[in-house]
Amino acid sequence: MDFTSGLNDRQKEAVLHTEGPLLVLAGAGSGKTRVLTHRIAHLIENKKVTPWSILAITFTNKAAAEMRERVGNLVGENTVRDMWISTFHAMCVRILRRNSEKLGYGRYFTIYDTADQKAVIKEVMKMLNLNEKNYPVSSVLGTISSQKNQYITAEEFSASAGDDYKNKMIAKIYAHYQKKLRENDAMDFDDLLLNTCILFRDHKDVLEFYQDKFRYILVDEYQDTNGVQYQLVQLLAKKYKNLCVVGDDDQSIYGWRGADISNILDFERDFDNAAVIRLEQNYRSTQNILEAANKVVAHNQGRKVKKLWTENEKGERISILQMDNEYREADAISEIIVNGIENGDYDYKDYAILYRTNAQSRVLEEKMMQHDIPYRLLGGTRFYERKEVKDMLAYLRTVANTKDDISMKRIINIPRRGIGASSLETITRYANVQGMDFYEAAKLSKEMSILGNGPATKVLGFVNLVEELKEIAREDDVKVLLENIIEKTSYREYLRQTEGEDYLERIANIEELVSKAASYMETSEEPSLAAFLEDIALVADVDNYDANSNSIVLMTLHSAKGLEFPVVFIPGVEEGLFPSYMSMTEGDDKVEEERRLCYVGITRAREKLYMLYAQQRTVFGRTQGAVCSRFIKELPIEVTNLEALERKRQQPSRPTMQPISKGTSTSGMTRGTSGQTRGSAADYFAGRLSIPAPATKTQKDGTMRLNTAYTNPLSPFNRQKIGSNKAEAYKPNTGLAGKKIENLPKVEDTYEQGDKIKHKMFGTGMITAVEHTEDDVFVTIDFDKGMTKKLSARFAKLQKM
DNA sequence: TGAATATGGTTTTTT
DNA sequence: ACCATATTCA
Repeated sequence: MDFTSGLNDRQKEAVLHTEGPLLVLAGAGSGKTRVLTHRIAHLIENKKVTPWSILAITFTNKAAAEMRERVGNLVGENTVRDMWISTFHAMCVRILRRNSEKLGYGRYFTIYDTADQKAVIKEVMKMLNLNEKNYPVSSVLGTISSQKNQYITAEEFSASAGDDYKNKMIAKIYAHYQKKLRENDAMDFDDLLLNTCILFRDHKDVLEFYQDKFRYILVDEYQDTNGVQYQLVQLLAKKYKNLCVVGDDDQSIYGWRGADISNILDFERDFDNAAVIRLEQNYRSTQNILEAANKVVAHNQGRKVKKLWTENEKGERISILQMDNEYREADAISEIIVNGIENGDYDYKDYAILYRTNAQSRVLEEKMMQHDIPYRLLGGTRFYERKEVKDMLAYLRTVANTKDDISMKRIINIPRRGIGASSLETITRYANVQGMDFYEAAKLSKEMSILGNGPATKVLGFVNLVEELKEIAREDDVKVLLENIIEKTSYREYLRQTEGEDYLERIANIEELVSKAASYMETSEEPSLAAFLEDIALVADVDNYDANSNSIVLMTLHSAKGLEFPVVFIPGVEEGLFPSYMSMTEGDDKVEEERRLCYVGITRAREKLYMLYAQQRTVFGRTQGAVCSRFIKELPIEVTNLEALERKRQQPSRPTMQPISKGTSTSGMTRGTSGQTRGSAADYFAGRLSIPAPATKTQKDGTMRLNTAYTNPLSPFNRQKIGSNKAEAYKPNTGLAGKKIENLPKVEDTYEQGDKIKHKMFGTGMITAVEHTEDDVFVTIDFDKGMTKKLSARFAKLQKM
């Protein structure tokens, strides 16, 4: 059978080149999934490769499911069933479940998520008497994780730390952390990969088994593999070298998670006879969109130079919209969507809003609701991270594995059973001294008089509950077990008492968990409690994205990788937000990763792309000025809506210009008068690195007007701001104007020139100018520390002295 | 032990 | 602004 019809020459080559190492450099939208699926079909049908000797690794479970379906369509469902198509993590769990005892773990080891990891770190730090101020849990965890991702053990890390005291201590925490996980019969995400590597290293027979099994290996999104994943691939492919990796260095966006872009850049070095095929024809986007993406990413150094091209039409221009604040930004998006629907141009499901941070979703969500736009939100507080769901899962994990004391300690006093912190500590100490599990010690709390009579009785009550539940788990399925947990603990009642008005929503959440358990029982081939917990631990939000439901979708740019939409909005394209402040202070390579993220975002769009930025944004509850991102300035003006605007500006009748106070085309965060170009995180969050925002247009009735974009960030004049706004990049129609912005603080004090004031961050100063607008006062202050600032009295929380 | 209050960190992205 | 933790008080 011919699986190459309808493919271009390069694609055909990639499908047919089955033996030996192959690197496919697949640009965005170049049809790589098609190549991968057809290649697998070709292997099976024409090369007579048995399905069980094929391993295909994808980045998400959803991508795996999709690939499975598409291959199934080509070769039949029965055939595809024997293939391993999964994520690295799922693959490793599958291998470890059969071999974990060789490593000293139980068969039903628990998988710890980030919250569990933090709980372990905290316990360890408490034991070592380290304080969280000097060793913030999340950064300790980050360091440990990054070591693990590079295949560096605690001892090695300690050795490499040299005189670095802090790293020495972190290495110590790392060692204890691993010990603790082992005692709890638990692995974190990194361990799943790491332990599989160790298994292969120490048990050659196991490695050989899998090497022989997987004669043909395919790895998608190779640019996002980390050190350990790289090791795994090398080990598995070493024997037969039939390895096909597919990736795009321009789409490497997981460096912060340990992904190493050099894995793809060095592939040819790793395999000296590697074939390289480039897929550069894009079938997804318009010329304009592609041109924008190409130009932006061309600002990066150290990439394999390539240029995507397309036969698609030029398409519409990219719209750059400047709005007053995040509310206006969300309004503009809503309005464009509503118009598109009313005109019959698009369906809801054609729209996606892709943002840099989850925190941006709240306002967007609010506005979608307000405008009656059906939406789905991916990410944010995930379902499985909700407190009530985590409680239920902790019960399940406790039942599955009583060594998991992190889970047990979470629920031992939920609902309240009168078991307090001191009782827990006493039991823990006893357990440590005796070298037994927490649970074993708890069982003995009465007979060994570990606790007083009262507390011991309560602890035994909990032990009995766990034993009862274990009995149920032996005889019944997960759903029944879960229902029993809810009943026996009166968990609904507990929620009603402890939660506020939204307790019904929380009850609904645990009920959803029950129905997830029910559907798991129906669909799973070999259902078990451990497998259910494993499923839950490894799903990503994007796995639940359903492209068929007719609603717009909101998600982070990271989650959007691999997806495409007719219309894409990217809000918040501002310095400090995108690129993120963190990346800006950490160096050029970090900013390059942000730029790649921008490239990913742009290339998600098929027909229409909107990039928005606001002049004011509330960060950490503090409103501050924002400036247009460098990424917008890197766009070629001729593919955007701003070209017309620019022509208009250059006509002689243009309004007078005033220099805006600060900001340069690259950083926009010059610091006061101190002359520093880079500030600290504290500076940033204190608003010290921001540009005082212009007053929002406010009308007589105290409401705010929806301002339109009127400056052209791509203009050579872009360091200056026009005094009045005539040009129109985006013209709102009625309906939204006059809408009151909620939650704005009031100005209670009156300010006059010469007043002495105090600002929380800047210290004391004197007012040199006062400007009144309809519902706010802008005061210019000479601070005693030497800087001059223009601040909104409404937001600045000034104190008169 | 638990409720009420104060404090402080958080927001970059996720398997 | 929000949430989680720490501290204080009953």
